[in-house]
Amino acid sequence: MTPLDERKRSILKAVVDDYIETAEPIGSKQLVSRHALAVSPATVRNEMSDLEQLGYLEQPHTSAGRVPSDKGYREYVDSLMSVDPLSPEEETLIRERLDVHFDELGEALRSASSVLSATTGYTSVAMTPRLRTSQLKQIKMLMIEPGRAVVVVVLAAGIVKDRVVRIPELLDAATLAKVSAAVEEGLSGMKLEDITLIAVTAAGRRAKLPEALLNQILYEAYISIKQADSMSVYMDGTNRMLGYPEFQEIRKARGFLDALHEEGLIAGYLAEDNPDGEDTDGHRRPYMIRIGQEISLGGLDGCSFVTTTCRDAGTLLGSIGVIGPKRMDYSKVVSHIGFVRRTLDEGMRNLMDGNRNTEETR
Amino acid sequence: MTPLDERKRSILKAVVDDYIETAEPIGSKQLVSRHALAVSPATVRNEMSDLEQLGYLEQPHTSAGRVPSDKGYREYVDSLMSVDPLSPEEETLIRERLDVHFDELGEALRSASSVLSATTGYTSVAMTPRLRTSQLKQIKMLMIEPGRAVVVVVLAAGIVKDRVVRIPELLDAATLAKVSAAVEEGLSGMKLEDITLIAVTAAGRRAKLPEALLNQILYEAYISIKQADSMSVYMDGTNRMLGYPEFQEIRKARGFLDALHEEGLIAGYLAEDNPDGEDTDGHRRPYMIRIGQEISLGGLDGCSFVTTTCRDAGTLLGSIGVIGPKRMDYSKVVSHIGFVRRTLDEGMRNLMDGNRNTEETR
DNA sequence: CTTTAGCACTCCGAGGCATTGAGTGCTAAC
DNA sequence: GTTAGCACTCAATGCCTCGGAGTGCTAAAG
Repeated sequence: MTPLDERKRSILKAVVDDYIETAEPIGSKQLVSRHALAVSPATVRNEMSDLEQLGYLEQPHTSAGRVPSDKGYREYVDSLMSVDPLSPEEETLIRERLDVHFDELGEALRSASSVLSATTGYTSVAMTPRLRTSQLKQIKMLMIEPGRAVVVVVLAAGIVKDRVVRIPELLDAATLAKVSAAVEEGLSGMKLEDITLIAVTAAGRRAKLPEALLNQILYEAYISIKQADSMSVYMDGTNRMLGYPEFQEIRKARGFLDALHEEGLIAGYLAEDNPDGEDTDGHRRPYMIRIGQEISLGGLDGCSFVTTTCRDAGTLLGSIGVIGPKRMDYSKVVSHIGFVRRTLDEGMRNLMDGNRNTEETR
Repeated sequence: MTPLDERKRSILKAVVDDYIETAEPIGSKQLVSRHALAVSPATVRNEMSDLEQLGYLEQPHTSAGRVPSDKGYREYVDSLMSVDPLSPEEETLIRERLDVHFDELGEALRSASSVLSATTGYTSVAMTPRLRTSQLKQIKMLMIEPGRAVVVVVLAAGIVKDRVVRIPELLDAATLAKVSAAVEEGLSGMKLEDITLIAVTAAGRRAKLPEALLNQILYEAYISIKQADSMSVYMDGTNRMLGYPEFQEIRKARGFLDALHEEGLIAGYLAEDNPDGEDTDGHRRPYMIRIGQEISLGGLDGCSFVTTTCRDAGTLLGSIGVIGPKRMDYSKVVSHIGFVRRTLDEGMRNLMDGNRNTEETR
């Protein structure tokens, strides 16, 4: 476990860089000429052979070039690659396409995902967080017609969800409003995770209605509140992936797309993003990178997954990520996802601040 | 343009049937043996040659079997295929998976799409209609926090849409409620297409507030109403298609998937479904089939598209469709889509009836 | 006049084979 | 420690052959 010497490091970096670009196994001769190295192919061969021994490179078959192993990529992203900041043009381009939809969390994340996918050329995902610890701010039940109502739940985080429900036919609008007000008064300010059916019932009972009528409404209110806690996943650029050589075989492509649509899989990975930006191997940075085997499941095994989270003063507001072939341009992805995250953070901070003070950051 | 004689018809049907099953060009000898025909291969060859002359079949190359042309498929769906009703088991299966979500139009259509895709094995789409002629029933503006509000729009068709908007910071909840009530009172009952910004402003002015404050709110209200008229498209089973031989080449697969995601393309086709079930060639049935060239655009040219619409007493409530290779099992698709449509219609009728009478069709 | 058997012809696709080229590991010289 | 030289490996490519499934045509049979 001695660290790699400088020359091995630079050769490994060169191999990964080239492989990222060409997707072809890299040979010693080619490497020397492309990078104008000061050593001969034979030397490079020896070094590459060492790197293979150490587990950083692999050979598809004897007498082919070398390809980075998962460990090789890991070393690359952890200590070899250079992450350049975006150019001002790129920054303004992204900002323009992003700051349209800052009024609603879901919209903001959706467009973040779309921008990320477009600018990196890979598949991108975004997810609203679970909001267990967020406070309920308002709950309104509006009559649509006899027997049906819409329940609107507003959370402190500024999230709004609605849901159409059945209610007893003989309930009129005024009564419903009274129940709605009672529930809101009783629950407003509570954390979602603390709201139980009992709490809802207790709050609603103040409206002084026959139990029979009440129960159904309160139950629906309860469900609506619980449902506001559900997360949504957005995805973009899924079929951009079909353009990359690693997905030329339809089987691979199918496996990848199926995995993406698999219920909860992506959400699971996004949710696991460590709050402290602690990486699997103990490194510490504002994003998390999973490579190949590290996302072991199903069709994603030829892929890597870069994720990060948006926060406002500690509370999680959303997760975004980019999925690409293991051979993705990590440097580009990291800089782009970082910038999108910061822009999003900023936009949301303004949004959230809007609550307390009037007109400031503008 | 003389109609095909009986033998030609049955041979054409046999060819299409076989090709649907095998995806391989059909030869004369094979056809005879598989269908135990009473004539010799040579006769079949002559007939097939005629059918090719007439444009119903084509040859990928000399000395290969025949493949149906678009015209051949057209004849097949128009007058050759037999559509068998679903078995009771299939019916109950579909019913079970369908009738969970009848409270909300979007949910119903989404699950219809999912069921259709699962049972047919092809890609399925569904779309909520444009609602220009639907009446506005309610519009409520609820304060979330200073500077932000949620607008909830309820249409007579039972559709609910919400939207988060910015409002002037110094507006308080009570005032907003007043404006909201004024707007609702002024516009309720109007058709969406008749609601103009002028109408909204006129309605809102009754709230007697300073113009400056009012204008922004009313504009947002107007936008929210207009937006309620937007349609949503649901899709399911898109990558099921990658399993079929016609999409083994990644280029085709990519083309197909890109076409599906192309903004408005599918929506356009779904919207074109003729209200009277009048088919392109004047036939009359409760569904519409487009074959190959008939959906000329982009990546869909190897595909067929079967669509139908759900209605309640004449008003359009949604469109559903199945997209598959031209070589799809039309009979199966037609029977499935028909049953789903009827089930959906029924569910919605109950939903709509819920408005007027109390508890009946159950 | 229709059907069919027979036959020559076409063409795709699979398998075999040699060739090429990029790459490797090893050894010996620098 | 580095590098030139060399023998070796292996995938990819092109070429050839061959078999099979299919066709169209012609002539005989029904």
